[in-house]
Amino acid sequence: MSVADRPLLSSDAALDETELGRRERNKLDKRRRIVAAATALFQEKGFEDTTTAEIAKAAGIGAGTLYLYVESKEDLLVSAFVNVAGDAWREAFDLVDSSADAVSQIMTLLMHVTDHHRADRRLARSFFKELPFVSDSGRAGVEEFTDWFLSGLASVLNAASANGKLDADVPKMMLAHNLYAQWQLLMRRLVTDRLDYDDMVLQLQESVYVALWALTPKA
Amino acid sequence: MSVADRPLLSSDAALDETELGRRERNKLDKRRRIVAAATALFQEKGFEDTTTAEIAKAAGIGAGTLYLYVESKEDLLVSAFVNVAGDAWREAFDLVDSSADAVSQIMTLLMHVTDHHRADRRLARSFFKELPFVSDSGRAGVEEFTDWFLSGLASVLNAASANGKLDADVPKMMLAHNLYAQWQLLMRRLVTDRLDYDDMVLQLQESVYVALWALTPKA
Amino acid sequence: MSVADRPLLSSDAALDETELGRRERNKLDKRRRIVAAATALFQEKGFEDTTTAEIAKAAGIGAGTLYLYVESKEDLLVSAFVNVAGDAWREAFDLVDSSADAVSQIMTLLMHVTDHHRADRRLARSFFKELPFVSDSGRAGVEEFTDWFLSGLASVLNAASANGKLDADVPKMMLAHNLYAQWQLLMRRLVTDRLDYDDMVLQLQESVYVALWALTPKA
Amino acid sequence: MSVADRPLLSSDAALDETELGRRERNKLDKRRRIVAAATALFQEKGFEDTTTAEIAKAAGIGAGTLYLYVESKEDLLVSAFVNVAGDAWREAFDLVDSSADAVSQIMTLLMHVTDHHRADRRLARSFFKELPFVSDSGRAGVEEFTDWFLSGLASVLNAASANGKLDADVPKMMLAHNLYAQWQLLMRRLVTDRLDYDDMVLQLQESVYVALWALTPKA
DNA sequence: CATGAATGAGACTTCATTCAT
DNA sequence: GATGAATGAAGTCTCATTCAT
Repeated sequence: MSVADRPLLSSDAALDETELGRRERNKLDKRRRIVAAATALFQEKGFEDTTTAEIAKAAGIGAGTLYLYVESKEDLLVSAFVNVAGDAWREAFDLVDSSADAVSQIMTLLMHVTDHHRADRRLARSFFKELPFVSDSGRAGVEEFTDWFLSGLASVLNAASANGKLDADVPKMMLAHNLYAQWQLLMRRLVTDRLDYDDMVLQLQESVYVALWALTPKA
Repeated sequence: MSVADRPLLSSDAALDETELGRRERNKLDKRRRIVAAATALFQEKGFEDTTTAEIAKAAGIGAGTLYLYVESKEDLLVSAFVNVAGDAWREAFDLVDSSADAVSQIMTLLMHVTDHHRADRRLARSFFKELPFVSDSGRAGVEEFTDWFLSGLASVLNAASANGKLDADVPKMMLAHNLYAQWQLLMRRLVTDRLDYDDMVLQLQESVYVALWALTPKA
Repeated sequence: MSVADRPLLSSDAALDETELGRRERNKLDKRRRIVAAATALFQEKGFEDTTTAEIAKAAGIGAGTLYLYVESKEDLLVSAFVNVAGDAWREAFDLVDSSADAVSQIMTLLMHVTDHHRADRRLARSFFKELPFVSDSGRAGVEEFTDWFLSGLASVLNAASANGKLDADVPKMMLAHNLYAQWQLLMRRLVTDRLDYDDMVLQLQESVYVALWALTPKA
Repeated sequence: MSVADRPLLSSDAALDETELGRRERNKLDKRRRIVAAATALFQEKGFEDTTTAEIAKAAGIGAGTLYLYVESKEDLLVSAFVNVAGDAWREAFDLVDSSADAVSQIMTLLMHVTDHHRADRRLARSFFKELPFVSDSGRAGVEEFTDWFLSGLASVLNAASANGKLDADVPKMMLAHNLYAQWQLLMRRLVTDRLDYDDMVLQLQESVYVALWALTPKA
């Protein structure tokens, strides 16, 4: 099973719906509708400027009904993130060319996600600002998602290692963590306009290079 | 000039006071009193739970007067940060033993700052949550400070390189950036209780090791 | 028939169950279960902080089912009151020593109920705050109960009168009403922490004394 | 100094305004305007159905400005009460004919206040429902007021006693408390429609009579 | 320089009750 | 009889910042 084929998140996707009764399906459909409505509104107006009342109306339900399906507004941001960023990362993992060198593979990955977020600056900003500090209800979702794509990143690194593109001994999960941290710091600068896109690319390039070159077997 | 002796920040310290008239000194003193009051209150009650009115009262001035010395409440957080984190980093730079291996040197640095922040969880949380997203008035201060300690970090790395503890060719500034990103990600987990202190230490240890071991010349 | 043996309330107790079919008994049992669950929760968390959903769950029924047995949440408070306060008053009536002087008899009564309520401050507070203003569905229950214990109080006064402990001509029902009013005002102060228990006792003592001494035949 | 001439409450009335500077007068005027606006709205729409925003608008100030002069919405109810009920009680004290018998004097007093409240059923209901349970900010005001009119009531009783209309030995303050409690209980029934006005009068009459007749020296 | 009164937007979530199934 | 999903109203107070004095 390739990296991108692994199920993303048990709670929001890949449910075996044939096993569910009609009630459960309806319930799930409704949650999906709500999250979809929320995501659209967050993209349009930003997280803070979107009210839960608007989301409910857009989802065609009452204001209170929303809270039968959602714990809090933050919860909706987490779900939006899991969907949006999930798509981006899954696509990114599919793009990886395992015959390329490690730096290229990682750059392909990170730049794809970067571009995805760049198309949704507003939402991306909310993600980077709010998600690290969500309260308990949403935290699990964020962590599950983070673990998922960090594992994916580690898988890419493992594959690269197997292909002789990367040192065999380096702990791949921790290396993935480091690369993610580096990328995240630059992303935060990007979405807060402290860095323009081109500089971001250059810096990310160098940052990844610095992290990997000494770990890359020389021909 | 050693790393720690370099001037910290032009705006809040190391002003050439002989050049200043009495008026400017008074103005500066008052700002310092305000920042001191704000810092104390932020530590006590957190950034969000402290009102500018309280700060003004604690500083012995009127609510409006505050804004003659300060651009915004965020501004005060930035100044508090520059003071508090500045102390931590300066001390940390002094602790570095240039005869140790690179990993140890970096760990000494980062752990000292970590411990400093750990003593002020509340304030540290505000730093990590708010500072990356401060609006224009405070942004410059944060960036200046970040540049300062990143330069310090790079200096440590350069010295290590000069001592044969670190590969000579690696771009030190970017390596410093990477290490900082790695540390920051773990710090954010620490101050949001997603990581306990002991695990943080272990993970930071491995994270730094992964970043540096391949760059460390073998005996 | 002594005061305490008189039936309490037709609606919640003393039903001639031999006349009831199984269905009615079941219905009544279920209502009792619901009221018991509600009472326990009200004691634990207070009336306002208890939701009807919690009560339903605690009673082992669905949220909607509750309303087949109960008119409203207030209704449950009334029933809880009738049970809890009913016990207190019945016990109190049993404690009365008809050979004592009138003031002592009344004090015995009122203090017993006071102590009962004191053990359940939270619930008592809800009683005194909400019950005088319940809407129609619960009102009848409250009034029936009030009439019941006022009659009991009047009976005690009548007995005292018969024993020469109290003036024969005073309208006993109205005197009961007055004593109740006096006690209630002090109780409201007690449960809102405007009066501590010891002061309450002293004031009630004097209040009752003032109401009765001129009506007490001198030896 | 007669009962009715004593200053009502230091905080809301009878301030020696010649001693106040313009700023203080303005501040006080504004509070008065706010309380007046609130009182009018409470009378019109009831306490609960009046929003603080409406009050602010009616007073010609911003929503937040309200809270520079008032601690809470409850606070406004307390002030409205002190004004409205204060007027009623002061007038009532003036109506007392000290040559009448004690029962008549008390009835004159209580009926005057009763009638006053009856003209403002809605507001009176809020008074009786909310005031006994106001939180700390308003509590002091209510207690100060209660003490004031209880003292007035006691003064009336003392005067009656001096005029030979009432037993000399009975503790007047406690008797006042008892009479107030009796009246209050009936008032609560009146404003909750459990008692119509005529019955209220009759019951109050008997209630007062029961409380006083044995204390009234026989000719 | 200093003041402090004035502003006003802002929005989440809860929960008793109903009624279609 | 039993269920539980759906409803939707409701509304206080805070506080950073400004600006007339």
